[in-house]
Amino acid sequence: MPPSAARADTRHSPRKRAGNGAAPRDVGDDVGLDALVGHAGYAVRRFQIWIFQDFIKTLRDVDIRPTQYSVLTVIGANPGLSQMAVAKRLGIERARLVHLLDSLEQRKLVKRIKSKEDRRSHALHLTAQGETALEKFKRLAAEHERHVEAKIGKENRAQLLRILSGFT
Amino acid sequence: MPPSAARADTRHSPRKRAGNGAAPRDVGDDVGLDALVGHAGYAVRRFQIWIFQDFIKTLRDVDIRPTQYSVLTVIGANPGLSQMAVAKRLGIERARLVHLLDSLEQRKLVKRIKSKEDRRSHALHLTAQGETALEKFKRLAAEHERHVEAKIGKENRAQLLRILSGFT
DNA sequence: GAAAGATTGTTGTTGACGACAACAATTGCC
DNA sequence: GGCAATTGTTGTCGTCAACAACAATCTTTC
Repeated sequence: MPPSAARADTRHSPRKRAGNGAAPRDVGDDVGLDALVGHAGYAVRRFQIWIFQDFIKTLRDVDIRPTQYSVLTVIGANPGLSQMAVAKRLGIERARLVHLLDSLEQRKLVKRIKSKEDRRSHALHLTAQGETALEKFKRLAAEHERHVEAKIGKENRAQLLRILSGFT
Repeated sequence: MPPSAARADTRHSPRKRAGNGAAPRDVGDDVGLDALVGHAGYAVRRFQIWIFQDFIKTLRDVDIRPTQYSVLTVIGANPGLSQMAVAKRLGIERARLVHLLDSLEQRKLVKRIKSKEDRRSHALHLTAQGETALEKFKRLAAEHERHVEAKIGKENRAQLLRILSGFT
């Protein structure tokens, strides 16, 4: 990752060394991003890649990825939710949630209980093992969050959460 | 997307209606996120999904996705770059860039020129058609950026760019 | 109460994407 | 001159979003 490479380059005309066209220039890191700086999407994408990689690395021992963590957290806080409700709340495809739950159920962290009221749906619950495991996951996730603070600054992280609070 | 659903829920104990376990609760949208609020990664992920969807929608007529736009922009601003240099600068796999360039070259937007100096590498350039097309792409991308401003606020967007400037 | 329509979980496909591994051609190093 | 490294390419694997189709089950409507 290029944490602090050359930025602030908004020229529209090609740069030095444009010449004819048979000379590949890549020595050094003075490659301008042009219009890319100033695009929120680009910065957010790069940041998201970094943040996910750190999350995965920090929770490597317990083998939990961000999406799995979000599913477990929501079920833990709202026992009895249906799959559709979880999918809608987290903004993931219900088709994808099926596989996620298959995996989590195999690992004895979650159980699907057939509902008596609506026999189409399943009521989702954490197992006892899942409860204690989630506690550990949360501690590790908090550690990851401290990495984020160290990376962008405590105050900036708080500000970022405030700005994006409408998307959660 | 749940733009302004119930937030600020940091309880650790299960919520109302926990009961035994055969009742699926998903009526209404009072599903708490628990520890998920307070995780920058979750908010950033949701925001990134929104922002990419808007970008794709805004540039639908010209059929350009964010990654393609970033590649074209960097080549346009740095003619003659090698594939390796572009990949490194944008943080994408060089293997993936191959397919991206295949597509862009088929559409006559980019051309690979065999380098005389280093016969392993290609010097990347925009075609004349690619230059004019990129102009249009940039106008549409600017329109997308205004959507972002409308969504999170002009000042917040600027602040966000400032916070994440280290990742570009 | 029965038919028509909607919802839930499931399976499958498609395509974008990141991560790796292997390979031939070429370059740089010693 | 020979060996390691680099560049572009091809391929595989797993994650992920977006759809489409389906059976079982509600819900609505007549």
